[in-house]
Amino acid sequence: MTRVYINIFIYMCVRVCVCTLRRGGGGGVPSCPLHFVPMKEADAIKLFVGQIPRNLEEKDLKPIFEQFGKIYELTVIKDKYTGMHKGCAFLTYCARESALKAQSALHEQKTLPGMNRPIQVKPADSEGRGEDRKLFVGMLGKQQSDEDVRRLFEPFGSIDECTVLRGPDGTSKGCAFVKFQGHAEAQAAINSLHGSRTMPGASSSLVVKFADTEKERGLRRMQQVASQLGIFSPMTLNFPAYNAYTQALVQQQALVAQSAYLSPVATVAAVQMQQMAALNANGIIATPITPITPSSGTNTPPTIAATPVPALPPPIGVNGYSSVPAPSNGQQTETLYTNGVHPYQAQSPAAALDPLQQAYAGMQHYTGPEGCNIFIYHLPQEFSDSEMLQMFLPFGNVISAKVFVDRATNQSKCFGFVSFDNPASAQAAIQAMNGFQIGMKRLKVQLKRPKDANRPY
DNA sequence: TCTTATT
Repeated sequence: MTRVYINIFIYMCVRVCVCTLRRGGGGGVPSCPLHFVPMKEADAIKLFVGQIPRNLEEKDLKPIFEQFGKIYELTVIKDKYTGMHKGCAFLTYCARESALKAQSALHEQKTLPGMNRPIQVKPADSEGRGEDRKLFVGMLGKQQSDEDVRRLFEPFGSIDECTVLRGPDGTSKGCAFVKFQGHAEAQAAINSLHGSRTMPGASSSLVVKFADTEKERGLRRMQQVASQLGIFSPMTLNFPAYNAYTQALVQQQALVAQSAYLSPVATVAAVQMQQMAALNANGIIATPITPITPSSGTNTPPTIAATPVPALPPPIGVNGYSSVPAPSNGQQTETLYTNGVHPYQAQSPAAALDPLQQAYAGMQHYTGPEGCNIFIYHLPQEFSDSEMLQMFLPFGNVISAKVFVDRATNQSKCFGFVSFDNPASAQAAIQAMNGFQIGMKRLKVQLKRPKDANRPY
């Protein structure tokens, strides 16, 4: 009996040991003395590691960092909902000294294969104070280098980081980030430098202010997504129907993570809009949402008509649409966060779609079973199939989205039809979108009349 | 004129 207990005890010790070491990045620790559990020093530093190729996991990264000391924990950062590798990681060494060594040896010092920028190794945001010591500097001359900027700010205190922002071609964007060691130093720089002079080639005087907070940056990105989706106008956000739409997006987002049917773009958009809703509710949104003009401005016009349409979906089964294939979107997922913009998004609203959905949208109006088709009236004049499709994607699998167009003028008639693969999605869409305000109009969204319905006249 | 990411 006693022997049994001893065995259990030993077994549990082994389990504890294994689990603890796993924190070091998915196992791979060769020896595991029973009594040894990795500990970190009380003053250990958690490091943020950036510019990691997305195909590298903990086990691949471990060798790079192990040379500076024993690793306590190494975690690749992944998206909460999609599990997608975010191209960065957290790294904690057992010893503070190892972290300092790794930072000075690696930070900005080498570039991992496939990356355009050097690896980043620095204390994680959670370690230090917030961003109250980081300045945004605008209206710099295009010729000014990191060093020029540093010289300008040096008199006000010790500078941790100083970077001129550059485009892909290396030309300066005329602005920079300068991080001081303390808030007071940063404030002093603002007081002395903001508006104090005009740099050669700049259109107005020097701007020196605290950089956007994390929240402000998130907002900026969400506004971009919202405008790329082409469904928001400045008025929309203040209208109650917005909440209904957001609600649907939030619900959808949970499904989306598993269904793999919607495009990654839709997934991300749903998540971001949830966050936007939260910010909105907290009264954080101060700047107006950028007005959108889908299919116009600098965007390439929708390209659906020009897109080769792959084979039609399988024939309709007795219960409606059967076995619609899931899109293969692995590659898109990998590149989704590149520059924060999906490559499709960067081109045009229409191109933001999953290829399968593009194909569907390019098809002839494809009517689903009764109860699955909705009629939409009072669409904005500039909405085409793709904008309407994007608007209804959050409610389910869209089989078809067709805006009716005047043959003579090629202008939208401001109404269209969307078909889902099930009646519940259609109902959800009606629920959320009927009365939804876009610009000065409100959508009318209802079930499509069955084809054989009797009309009184 | 607000980066390339911060569980």
